[in-house]
Amino acid sequence: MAIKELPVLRQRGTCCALPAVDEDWAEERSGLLKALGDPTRLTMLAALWKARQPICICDFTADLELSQPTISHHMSKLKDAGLVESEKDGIWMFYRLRRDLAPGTRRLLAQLVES
Amino acid sequence: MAIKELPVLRQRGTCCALPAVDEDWAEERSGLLKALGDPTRLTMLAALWKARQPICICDFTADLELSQPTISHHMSKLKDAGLVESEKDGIWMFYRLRRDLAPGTRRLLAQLVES
DNA sequence: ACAAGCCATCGACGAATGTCTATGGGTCAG
DNA sequence: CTGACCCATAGACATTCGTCGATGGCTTGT
Repeated sequence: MAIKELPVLRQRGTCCALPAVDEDWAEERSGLLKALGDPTRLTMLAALWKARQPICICDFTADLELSQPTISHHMSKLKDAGLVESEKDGIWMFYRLRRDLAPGTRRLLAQLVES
Repeated sequence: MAIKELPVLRQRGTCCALPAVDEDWAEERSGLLKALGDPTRLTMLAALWKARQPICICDFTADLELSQPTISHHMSKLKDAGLVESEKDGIWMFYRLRRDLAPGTRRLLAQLVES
């Protein structure tokens, strides 16, 4: 009892060759991009990039028109994403770009800020 | 009735000089990054980047473990972000990287995919 | 010691996001 | 014409996100 073959055409996933994309790479990279996918956070990171030195978070609170907890919250996300590091000085909290950023990440940020 | 001056120190926004960041730039760029801030969309975009030719969306539906409407939804977001363009061929819908991407955006994607 | 300022955390709340099922319009082989 | 397949849209739903006000711990000038 020969079974009739299904038609080869018009089946799912038979059109093109799909280039392989590493799953872990996508997971990790999309996390970084998500951290930067907010105007406030992107502004903060760009400022830190340009400053090339630690910046007091109180300046962001003064400049950006958002409440202090919101600024703190956004900065926490940048920290969780591994982009910035912090240091306390008296009553002030200073943030700066992480000095041990992976070279690929650093190049990505350079390209981003100058785009 | 002379009013006592407030102390100058310990006020908001008096610590550092905050580098200026263009507001429109942040708004536009963060939109792009948000579009790429999802593992599925980043995978799709990386595949399109590597393929250097149109890919049928049915291939994504077959490869990624998500429903067909979800894949379609993600691709729409990439299109709304101005990253991809589409072309219909018979019953298939082909997507490709936009050919008129801004050079800065193209360099950013190159740096991203190779990071 | 006290008051004032900086900051992170908590709890709350509306908006946005990612996912699914259901549906319907297009296209083509038989 | 009919059935099968591709695809986008609509509606629903749980989760995440961005924002705020309230609170409390530090630090410091007086």
